[in-house]
Amino acid sequence: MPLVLAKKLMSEVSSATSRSALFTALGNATRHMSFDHFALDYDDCRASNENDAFLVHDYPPEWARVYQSLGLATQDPVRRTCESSFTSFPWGVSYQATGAVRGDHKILGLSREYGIGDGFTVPRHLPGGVSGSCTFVVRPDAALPVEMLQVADLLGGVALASARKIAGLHVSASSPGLTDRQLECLLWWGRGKPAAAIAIIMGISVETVNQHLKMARERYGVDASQSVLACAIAEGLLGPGDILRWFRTHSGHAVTG
Amino acid sequence: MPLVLAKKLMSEVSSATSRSALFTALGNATRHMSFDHFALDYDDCRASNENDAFLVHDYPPEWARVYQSLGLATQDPVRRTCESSFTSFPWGVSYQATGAVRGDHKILGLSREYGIGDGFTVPRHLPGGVSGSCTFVVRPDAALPVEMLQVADLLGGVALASARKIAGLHVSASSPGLTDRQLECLLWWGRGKPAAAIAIIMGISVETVNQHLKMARERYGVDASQSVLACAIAEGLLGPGDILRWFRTHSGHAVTG
DNA sequence: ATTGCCTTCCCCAAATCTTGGTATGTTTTC
DNA sequence: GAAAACATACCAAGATTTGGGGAAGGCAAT
Repeated sequence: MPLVLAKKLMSEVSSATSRSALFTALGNATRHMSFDHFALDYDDCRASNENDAFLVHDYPPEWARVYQSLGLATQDPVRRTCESSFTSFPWGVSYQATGAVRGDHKILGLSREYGIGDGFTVPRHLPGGVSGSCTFVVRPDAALPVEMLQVADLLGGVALASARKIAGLHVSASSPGLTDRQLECLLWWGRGKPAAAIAIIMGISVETVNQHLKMARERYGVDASQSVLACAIAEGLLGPGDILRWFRTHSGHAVTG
Repeated sequence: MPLVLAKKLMSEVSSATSRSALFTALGNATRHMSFDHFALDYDDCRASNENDAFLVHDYPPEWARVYQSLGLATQDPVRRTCESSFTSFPWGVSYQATGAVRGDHKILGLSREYGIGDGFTVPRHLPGGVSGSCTFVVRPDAALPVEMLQVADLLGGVALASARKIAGLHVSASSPGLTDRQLECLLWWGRGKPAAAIAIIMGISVETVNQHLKMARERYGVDASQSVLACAIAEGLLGPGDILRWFRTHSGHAVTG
């Protein structure tokens, strides 16, 4: 494929501003790259409306139906590899990488019956529960177009960025957020410190600590601090490592991660 | 750049099995792509040893020192963009995308004094606190090699995968994990349900719920359930969305995310 | 068949959090 | 300059969690 064509396809995909436009652009790119089908899936747990997750694909309808109705997503080896891979990967490697599990071959065999052969998947994640993947597949009797995989990688990336933009158009950018002190209290609380200890650490009174936690709860409209903690992690206000690492360095206990 | 050279550089980077080999390969690639410096940073909060985070770069030593000693990482606009971008980006766009914040121009100006001009960053994340970035920069008087950016994108991706592999060689793959029931209790508890309510939901007695939570605490060696919750999220046992989404659908409250 | 693990149930005392208020001084913002 | 938001501090009753025990049945693996 000439380089100019690859660039044209990428700009086409990245300039899509609606699901249908993205569908068209991706379908076009898929054919140009000698793939037979594509599937793009985007999921943002932070988004607060019906656009939080979406899926555009041109898989055979029967396969999509079977996949969903059997709940195959939970045992899909490709999906599992997505969870732990920085880079795009041809499906073949996912069986070696994550170790084939019972049931994997069943999915593989089943998909072939529905016209899904080998595939190439581009996974992407963001901190706090945003994730997506863009997959290109060939028919059961065809081989992956090896010379196209790098283009597919780039294209999958921009397609996912595009999807995020499209979904994001409807997402309120405003996060309630927490004040510095609230977050600080929450962090220590998440580390298992009772309010009394937090008060000493932060050099303020116990009541103030409780007040900060109280305000944090009200901010999120929940009535348990543990929920605030989960929300704060989901929104990236706290990194999981802020808590996990602290245990490693400040406790004799295991917390074997 | 000829395509073969690009592939050769990528395979060189991806076959690195030590930090020093990665350093060499990346430096080599950087020069071939007409960049002047590179920096790769990898961070896995779940890893339990000294290899959980690493940084290889060939920035001017003075800049690295200034950056670290002033704690610029927390206010770096590039780093902020990394948190919210699926794709690689030239630094120029990060100021528009995230909105310039006071202090951004200060960092920008300061970096130029130390020989850091414009840059191009490839961000990558995985669920549960694993993240990395690979950056290529040019001197202050040079422009980004636009025709190289796609190669840089691919190369950054494989470099990060390589870094993960190198760090991962020393990471224990074993996670303590929680049993199904423990996880189920923890999930409802994270959603703010008191043990009494969880008992009704799960159809078991309150004592059993408390027992499950107790065992979960012991498993992680911590004495607060909120810490277990944080650990479980960090390890991907629970998705942030499991909690966040539940509030949206099952409470009249806001939880405006 | 024994061992280990998971699940289930029970009790109790102490520590802790949650909810409902009120209040003052500072900083930011309009 | 006034309003809003923030950080700080206090109190008290009631709900909840936590830590310390003990115990039984099912299930898988050695």
